[in-house]
Amino acid sequence: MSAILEGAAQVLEAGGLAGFTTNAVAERAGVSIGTLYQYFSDKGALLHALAEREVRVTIVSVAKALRGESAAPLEERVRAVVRAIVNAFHGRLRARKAVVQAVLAQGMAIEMVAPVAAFIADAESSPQRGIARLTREQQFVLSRALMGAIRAAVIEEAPFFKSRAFEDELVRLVLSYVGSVSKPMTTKPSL
Amino acid sequence: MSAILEGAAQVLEAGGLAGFTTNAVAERAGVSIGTLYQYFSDKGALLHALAEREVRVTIVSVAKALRGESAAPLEERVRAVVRAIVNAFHGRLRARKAVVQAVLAQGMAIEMVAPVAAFIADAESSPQRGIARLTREQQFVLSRALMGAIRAAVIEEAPFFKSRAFEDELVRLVLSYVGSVSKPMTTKPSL
Amino acid sequence: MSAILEGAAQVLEAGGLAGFTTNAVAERAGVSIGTLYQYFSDKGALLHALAEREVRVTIVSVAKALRGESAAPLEERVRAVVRAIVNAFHGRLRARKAVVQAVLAQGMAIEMVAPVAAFIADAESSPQRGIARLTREQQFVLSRALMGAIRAAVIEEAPFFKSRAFEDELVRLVLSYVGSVSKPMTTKPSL
Amino acid sequence: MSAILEGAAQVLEAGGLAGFTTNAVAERAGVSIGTLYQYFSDKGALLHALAEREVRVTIVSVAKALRGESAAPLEERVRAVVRAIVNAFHGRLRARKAVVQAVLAQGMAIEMVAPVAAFIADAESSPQRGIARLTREQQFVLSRALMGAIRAAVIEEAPFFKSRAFEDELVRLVLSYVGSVSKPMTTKPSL
DNA sequence: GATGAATGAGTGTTCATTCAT
DNA sequence: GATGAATGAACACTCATTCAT
Repeated sequence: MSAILEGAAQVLEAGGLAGFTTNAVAERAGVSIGTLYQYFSDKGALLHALAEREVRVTIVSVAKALRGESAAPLEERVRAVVRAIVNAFHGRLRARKAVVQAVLAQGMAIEMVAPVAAFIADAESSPQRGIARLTREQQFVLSRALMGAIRAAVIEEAPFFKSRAFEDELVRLVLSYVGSVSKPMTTKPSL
Repeated sequence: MSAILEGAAQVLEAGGLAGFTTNAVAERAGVSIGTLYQYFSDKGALLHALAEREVRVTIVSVAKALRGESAAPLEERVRAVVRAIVNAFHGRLRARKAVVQAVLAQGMAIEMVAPVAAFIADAESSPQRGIARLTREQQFVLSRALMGAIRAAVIEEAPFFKSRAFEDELVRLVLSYVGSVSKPMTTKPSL
Repeated sequence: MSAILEGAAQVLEAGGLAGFTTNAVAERAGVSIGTLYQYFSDKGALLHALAEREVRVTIVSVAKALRGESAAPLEERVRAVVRAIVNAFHGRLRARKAVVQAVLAQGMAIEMVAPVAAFIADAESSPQRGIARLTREQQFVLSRALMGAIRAAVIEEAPFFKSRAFEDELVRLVLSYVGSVSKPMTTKPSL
Repeated sequence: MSAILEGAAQVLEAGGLAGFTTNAVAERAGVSIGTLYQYFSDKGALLHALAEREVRVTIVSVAKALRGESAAPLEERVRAVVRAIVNAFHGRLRARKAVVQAVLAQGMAIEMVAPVAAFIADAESSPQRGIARLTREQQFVLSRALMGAIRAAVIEEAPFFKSRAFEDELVRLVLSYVGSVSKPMTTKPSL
């Protein structure tokens, strides 16, 4: 089963969504097409499982990063999270890209992106440390903005993806937004 | 030719990416499949042209919004831009969603999203008004973060998509980030 | 289209229902599989059309037989009908058998058999000539009994299928039943 | 083994021929697919055995009906037989229908229908009671006509299947035919 | 330039059957 | 004798694309 998932990841890595056929996956995984269908009811189910696996990796590494910095100041913690996400996307760039695209091409975007986003948003808005709890809209905007910037860098294959400058700006994005929420804006956004 | 594009948009709106077949587009457009291929070498070319058309709409409406507020304070101008983009996505939600997904499913993401993003980033960082010019990374992060949040709202069909609260947060995202760039951060982001 | 139907008949003739695949039919008909699907939405539709064609042949020949004997005494007319049906099944025995089985294997038995049966029952119960109109149940029993006997002879490949003796008994079956309806039974069937 | 047959009957009842897969039967029967193949060499063998079982039920109930009425007048005995057959088909209608279709879809029609038919024909033509022995063709026509009418009622799901009127007509079919054999026809059928 | 019938490679999926445990 | 994971040939069906008219 994990052999099939691994095969799926490799096929995705090699040929993108276009080459992602159940037969190709089975062959790459070294199992018969029948076996593949004994474990995954559907091509969609396979894609779903693959995405879930990738998402889990990200969540786990973010959680680990946070655990290691639980006592650090806000900026340190944000940076740890940002770095964890960026690194999670680092490893198999093409496969990641394909999974992201595949997930989006289906209707499963919500369920897949949501966990990571929720995790981040939640972690950021912990009431401790004087940060105001974020509203639903704020959680949404913050998490999707951060993920959107990273996702774009992956898909557009930005040359500065692993640069410090890029990481800095992601951190700035989060910090400035969170900071703006706790303090009233110069001009009130919703007059 | 524009009849074909309009047909394509309608098919996309009606059946999503799955129902988007060249035959369906030709039928909806009221031309033969042969004629379609006389104007578009490829299914991909059709999709590309469709995406280009949609992007152009967005750019135009953003430009118009800026022109109308050229003398207004920063916040007003940002809000105008945000509102223009959100509205551009508003009209044919399903079609938009499909175009976004389709564009991503291909490798054409960069060329398509880039123009809008560049436009926004550029408009924001105009040296007038005391705002520091944004670095390449800052332009990237800001534009992709904003687009990412809006795109996510479209794809996830967020219920608050057209709400004032959501708009406010998008505005806050941009303003707080831009503000943070001009003033030094509490803790320097790039030590 | 008729080439495809002819191919379908030949495939059915050659390999029975088991060998009746859409690909085999297309190949035998000398068209591509795509073309087949341009004319028949479904494997079932193809089978249905084939059955319809065969049924039409039977109906036409029965009608012709009746027209030729419209002034003859009852027995002559019954014999003409019986002979027409038997002959209709005679031509391509195996194909017929296969069609019959195929039709039965699907749920389309009713629509297919019904026309022939109705035609026979109707012809038999014409009020002229002193024959009482048959009730719904009587029409059903008479037509299905006759068809059942013929069908069985086809499927079981009865050696006497084209014999005069067999024809005689089919005629007897119809005449004795029709005769029994007009005269009260010795012992009343439904006391 | 009988558990498997029972499972097979249930699967057939539930899903018709389409859902009749060896795996489904094994599961329903509560045995592994391997065990099923230890008892039945083939899917065909399973179907064959199932049909045989169903046929046996019919034969047994017909025999029982005849035994109980051995001294009764002809009509009573015919009615008893007809009722026995109709009732045999009554119980598990869908399963019956499927078995009938399945059996026909294979080439096993003869062996399966023959026993019942032979039994009936034989019972009817017993020389006792002044009924002339039926010829081979007459046995064939009478038994297949009766079975054909009942079979059609099952497959076409005739609403009057369990009605007295239908039973009456079946009885009439048999009696009028048998009566016609002993007495010369008005016009000789085989001139 | 327009047409649309024809194409056929390719896809997802099923299911009877095997055999090592 | 029982198991059930694995097999893979086979199938129905789709759809981008071509080209003779």
